[in-house]
Formats: sequence, structure tokens, C-alpha cells
Amino acid sequence: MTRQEQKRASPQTRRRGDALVQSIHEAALAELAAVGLGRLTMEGIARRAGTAKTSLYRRWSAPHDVLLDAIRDEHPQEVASPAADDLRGDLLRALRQLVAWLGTPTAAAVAAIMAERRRYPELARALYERVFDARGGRFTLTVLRFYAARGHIDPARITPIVADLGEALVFKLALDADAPPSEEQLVAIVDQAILPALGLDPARRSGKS
Amino acid sequence: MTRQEQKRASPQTRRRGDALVQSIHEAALAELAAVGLGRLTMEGIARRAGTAKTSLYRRWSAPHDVLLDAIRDEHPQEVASPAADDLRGDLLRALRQLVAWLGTPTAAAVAAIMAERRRYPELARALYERVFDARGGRFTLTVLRFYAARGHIDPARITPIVADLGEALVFKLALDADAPPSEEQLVAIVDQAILPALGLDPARRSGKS
DNA sequence: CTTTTAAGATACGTGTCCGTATCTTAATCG
DNA sequence: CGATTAAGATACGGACACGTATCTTAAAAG
Repeated sequence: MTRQEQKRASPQTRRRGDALVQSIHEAALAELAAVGLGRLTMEGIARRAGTAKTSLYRRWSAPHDVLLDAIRDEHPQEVASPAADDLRGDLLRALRQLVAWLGTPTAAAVAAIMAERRRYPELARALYERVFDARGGRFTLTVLRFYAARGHIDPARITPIVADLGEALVFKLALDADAPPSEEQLVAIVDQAILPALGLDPARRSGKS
Repeated sequence: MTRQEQKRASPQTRRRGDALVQSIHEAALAELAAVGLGRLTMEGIARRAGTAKTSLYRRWSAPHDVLLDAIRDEHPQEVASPAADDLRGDLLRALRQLVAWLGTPTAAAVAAIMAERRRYPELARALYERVFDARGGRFTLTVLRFYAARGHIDPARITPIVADLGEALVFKLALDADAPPSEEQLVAIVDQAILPALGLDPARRSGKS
């Protein structure tokens, strides 16, 4: 056993550098979920992260700064690639992905900031500038554009309202029920709202025969 | 000049009874809008109402109680009566009414509670029980049912998703822009989303010729 | 190994809010 | 008018968080 191995055998008690920052980020998101924006404190984040306030103040001047960094680090986002010949399936996949994201601590943080954007305008602005552009990240828009480019959809149908449909309904359902929409509800969103709005109404097509 | 008129001539400095409660209610809603649920305090409400904490504690034990009473008192709601032969116009009227309500302090309070329902479940529950049933108050549903009963709409089209469409889009637009949707946007919601979902697609109808 | 770095622990004065207690006094009642 | 009621003002001890300062010590560097 070399001296290096002996050193490894003793359990580490302190986190340093990136490991510590990662822990603090996770703690910030969890603390936000627990207490909300108005009650987010350095003491709370530090307590939850199991670290000292000094470690936080060495890097950030306020809890909102910690939160923004946490969101940015946890936010990497990939939108599913459309299949090419299954509009309905791809819309469903996109909505499922949205629902999956809604279950993350990051989504909860983004929602909290959006909900209180009038009270914390600087925070909301910083979210846009430092994390994402507000109009980006539409899960269904990628799919719609993909199929319009291939001639499956009349491009004139892809208006801002139609592009917003899927997300608006998912958010509303989630808010009303305080639970993610079911697969059945996602299917209903696609079949009863999105496709009709695109001029591809399943109820009308089956009624053709 | 009688003694009663003399008494009226001296400016009153204190509010009593209902007048005081009304002031406190308004203050509670305004304070909530300013600081949010997490920072709503008795001291804040009292300060804003220009009264003493004792006056609050004589009636309520916590700021959330004040808030609930304020919402209930300010919440009376009337949905516009449909016209009978103007589905599109009535849907627009209903959406305008929703937008008008969204501009009230009460709506902001309801939104705040809904946004933080996971952090304040008791408060959210009390909102449902003491103020309104969660599934009530759908602005467009009254219109849809009215026209279905008259045969203008296939009742099978009025699914929960379709019933939710208008409100979901209005909420999303308002949230994204931090401003009420414009009249043009309301028109787009009706023409591009609601009517197609009802099988009454304007774009398809005009394409008939 | 020693030195350096930064993580962690704690103290401190200040400010805000809580909920209760006490008192003064405007407004209403009889 | 006097008596009663409740509105308003203020004090108080305790809890919590702030941001800064100081010190100890684990971990990394050389």
C-alpha cells in the first residue's frame, strides 16, 4: 500500500470546487421548490447543501444568482428529431418530452420565476438573457416546421397561436390537476386541438367514408 | 344646523366595521401583488391598509386568512349571456371577459395561489372550498354548451380539451408576454384553434369556393 | 513534508416580523 | 351626556436572515 492509497482510504469530509458547486446548485433548486422565490435565502440554500454560508458568498452575492447558475447548468435541452413520416407520432413524442421536462426541478424553477416575473423583473430578464431566449424551446414547433418543409402541412397554418397550442394545453392541464397530463390527454391534445388547427382533423377524415 | 350635521362636519379619522374590512381586503390584494405569497405578512397588510396590526388580529389569525376573505369578497362573477346566433362573436366576448378578469387584483391572487399550490396546499384547498369550485368558471364553456344545445355544434366536439382551449391559450399568451392578449390574438384563438377544434374551420370553409 | 488554498464553523450587530400585551382615544350606542 | 366598543399606537421578547468578520482545518499543491 503506497502513501497515495493510504490517503485515499480516509473518507473525505469536504467537497471542493465543481463538486461543491454542483451540490449547491441542486440544493438551490430543491430549496426553491420547497419555499418559493420569496423565501429563498442564502441560509436555506447553505443549510440544504450542507455547507457554510461563506462558501456561497465566495461565489455569489445573492440567492437569485445561485438559482440562475443552477438553472443554466441543469438546463441543457435536446428536442427529439422528427421521424419524417409520422406527424401525429412526432407531435405526441414532443408533448411527452415536454411533460418529462415539466417534472424536473429546473422546470419548476423556471415556472416559479415566470409566475412572479412582475415581482422580480430583473430575475426574469436574467433568465432570458443568461439561460434561454423566451421564444425558443417550443417542443412542438420543431415538429411542425419539419413537416411543413416536407409539404405535409400548409405552412400558412403554423401561426403563433397554433404553435402555442400544445404547450398551452399541457401547462393548463398540469396546473389544473397539479399532475402531469396522462398519455390519453396528450393524445386528445393532438387529435382534438392540434391536428384540427392544422386542417388535418381526424374526426373529419374518418367522417369522409 | 343640527347636532347631527355638526357631527358630520368633523372629518372622521378612523374607519370602523365593514369600511375597515373593505380597506383591509383591498390592501391584502395589493400587498400580495407587490410581495407575493411567500412574503405576505400581517405587518405588510396593516401598513398598506393604514391600520394597526391589532385590528387585523381581532379578525384573522394569519395573512392567508385575510387573503382568502379578500378574494371571496371581490370574486363575484358573471359570465356573459350568449346571443343565440353568433357563435364566433360570443366566443370572442367570452375571451374578452376572461382577459378583463385577468386584469383584476383577484385574478392575480388566484394565479399566485395556483402557482404555489404545492407549497401552500392548504391555501389552495381553501380557495377551492371557500371561493369557487376549480372546474367552474370556464368562460368559453358556457358559450359552447349553449350553442350545442341549439344544434350549432356537435356535442361530441365539446371535450375537456376543447373546452380548455381558449383559456389555455389566453393564459399562455399572457404569461409569455406579461401582458393581456390583444384583440387580434383573441380573434386568432377563436379562428385558428377553437373553431377548427369544433369542426367549424373558417379556413376550410372559405376554401370551399 | 510544508505551504497554500478554500471549505467549514461561528460570532456579531442590525433589521424585519411574529404574536401578545397594554394603553389611549375616536366613534357609536343608549 | 356618559358608557361602551373597537380602532389605533406602541412596546416587548423571541425567531430568523442578512452580510461581514474571524478563526480552524481539510484538501490540494509544490
